[in-house]
Amino acid sequence: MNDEVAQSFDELADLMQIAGGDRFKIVAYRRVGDEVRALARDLSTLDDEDLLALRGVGRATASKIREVMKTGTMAKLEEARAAVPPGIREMTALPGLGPKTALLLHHQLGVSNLAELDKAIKEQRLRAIKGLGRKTEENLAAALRRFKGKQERIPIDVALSVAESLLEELRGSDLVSEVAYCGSLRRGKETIGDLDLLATGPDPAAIMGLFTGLPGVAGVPASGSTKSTVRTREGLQVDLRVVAPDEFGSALQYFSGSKEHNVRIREIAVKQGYKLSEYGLFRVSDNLKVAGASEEDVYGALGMTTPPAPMRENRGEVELALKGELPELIQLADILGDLHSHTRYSDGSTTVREMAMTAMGLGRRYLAITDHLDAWVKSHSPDTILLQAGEIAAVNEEFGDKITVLQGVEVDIGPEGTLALPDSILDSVDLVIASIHRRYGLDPEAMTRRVVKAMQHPSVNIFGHPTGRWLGSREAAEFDLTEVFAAAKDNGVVMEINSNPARLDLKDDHIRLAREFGLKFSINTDSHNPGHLSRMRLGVGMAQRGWVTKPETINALPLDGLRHVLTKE
DNA sequence: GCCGTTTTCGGCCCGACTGTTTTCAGTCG
Repeated sequence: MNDEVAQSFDELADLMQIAGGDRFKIVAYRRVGDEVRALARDLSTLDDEDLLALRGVGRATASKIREVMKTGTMAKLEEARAAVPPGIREMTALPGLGPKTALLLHHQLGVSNLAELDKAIKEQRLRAIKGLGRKTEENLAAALRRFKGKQERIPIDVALSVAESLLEELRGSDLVSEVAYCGSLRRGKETIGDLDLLATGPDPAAIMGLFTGLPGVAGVPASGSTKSTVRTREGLQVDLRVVAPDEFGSALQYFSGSKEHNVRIREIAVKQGYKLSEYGLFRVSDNLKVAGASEEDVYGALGMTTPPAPMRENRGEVELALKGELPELIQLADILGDLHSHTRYSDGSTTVREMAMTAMGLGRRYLAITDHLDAWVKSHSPDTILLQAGEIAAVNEEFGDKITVLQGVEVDIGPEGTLALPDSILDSVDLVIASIHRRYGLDPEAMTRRVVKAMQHPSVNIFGHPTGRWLGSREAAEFDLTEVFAAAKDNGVVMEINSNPARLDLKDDHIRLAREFGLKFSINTDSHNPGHLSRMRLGVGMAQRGWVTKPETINALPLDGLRHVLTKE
């Protein structure tokens, strides 16, 4: 429902922009779309008062939201649709082609969708239009070719590795004194569109030359004296900006926050008599620069504490920063153990001992082995659990002073909400993760009943990868999150934040809703081989996006404290 | 269309790059 409403407002804004509507109304509608999309609760659970409390939602918008929920559309949107030929909007999805040009093409050439645009380009009809030219035609042709290929966002782990190797190459040069990645990657989003890099050094032009000439660069769509865009061989777009050293902080601020966060911060600056840009914070009265070298200086001069990058989405962090009440987010260094991993006993690749040694090397003080010991992965004899217990005991004997291996299971939640292992086994292990692995497609009510029932089982400690989403291939399962979170609270069940880059589940908005219910979290890697154990930082990043603190994280507890939580007393 | 420690009316963020122009509009982030 929320998505449907958000999309209606997005479309309304797009269509009004094409038709040349009031630009402030357009901005207002876009904000509503963003706000609704970020909402963790379903709109249908909100009364009028809740609705009006949403930022950017007034009387007129509230009634439009109700209209969409009731009828699936709104009169204003239908009006806009009638005014703009279908297909024009899809044209503006093409990078480099905005509403003005789309409309121009429509009026001049009768082009009203991407297919017709393609034809017009091939016939070289664009270059004849006043205001366009040969180059524009070529650029749009290239954009169209790329558009037909892939336009997917890159998973965060892939983007991180590309970014880190680029940073390494740039750092290796004398030309570069400082370089960092920012943008959605720094904010820890699960997928990244473009990579944003920021550098400083004595000779900006030379840095640009270095950057556009890096071996992994396949093309250079734009290159100026302080800003360049390249396309890597993998098809990833990378932007690099170069600023002076005393601008690095304001530039980092500028390129790290989401657009919404930055607009908010700049509005606050204006109200206080300042102007904020990537070059610094300036007092309007005399153009005096008051901050710029560090992010803390910039936020500090505005009377704010500095929100950690993953919080900078304009989801309420600005208000907290103004009051100096930002939460202290969980950090990777706070994590003492990992509570979800697999070995050869099920679908993992290696032994308990090897997993323990790698975890130890990463500084973990405990590791739970949570194999699927039910029949759906492999068939097991009843004493498999004892065999594994023996192996774990031996590893603990060997490494016990450095790391403690716990024995757990990841048990499948059947369609009816029953667990796929007998109570005798569930009782005998240190911890139980209950997860759904099949039959995601039940209707929401059945799904909710299924999950609630599983959480009522007294042995269940953690709800594993709760929504079951698989980025790029499977949507989150539909169930009533508020009901499930309430049941988790009643039954002492902890929510997993799964670090697998294809899952990152729970996700940020759901985490924030879970926190409202007072739930605790376990940030786990769900490792199937030793290499997976270092994914923890991805899960921590998602936790930070959900504003999770250390006291809310059970695997930041020392072993004693953790054991106490696992006994559910 | 929303919103208020300068406002209930009059504002609403900022700058780089490109292409096509002779000073700027369009697009993007």
